[in-house]
Amino acid sequence: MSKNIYVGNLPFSATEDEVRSAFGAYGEVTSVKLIEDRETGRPRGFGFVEMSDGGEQAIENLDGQDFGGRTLKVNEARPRPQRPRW
DNA sequence: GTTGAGCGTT
Repeated sequence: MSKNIYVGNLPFSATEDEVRSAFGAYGEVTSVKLIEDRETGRPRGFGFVEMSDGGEQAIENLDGQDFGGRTLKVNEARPRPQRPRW
């Protein structure tokens, strides 16, 4: 099974590697993506984690936990809107 | 400081 996870309220100082190791404690992390503003390059303070398993446990254990000085908000990601190809 | 971006495409 796999799960796509939203991670919000991240400290701007957080890095993909830190997020990966945090989630990696509960399952296999497939990919980590921290979102930043495409036009300004400014961090948006949230990201996404894909896990092949253990995703629900990671959500339970990491949601509301302190991470780098901020209280994490973790839940299953919403479906991403499809943008027109051309 | 809160729900992606990228790629000539599924």
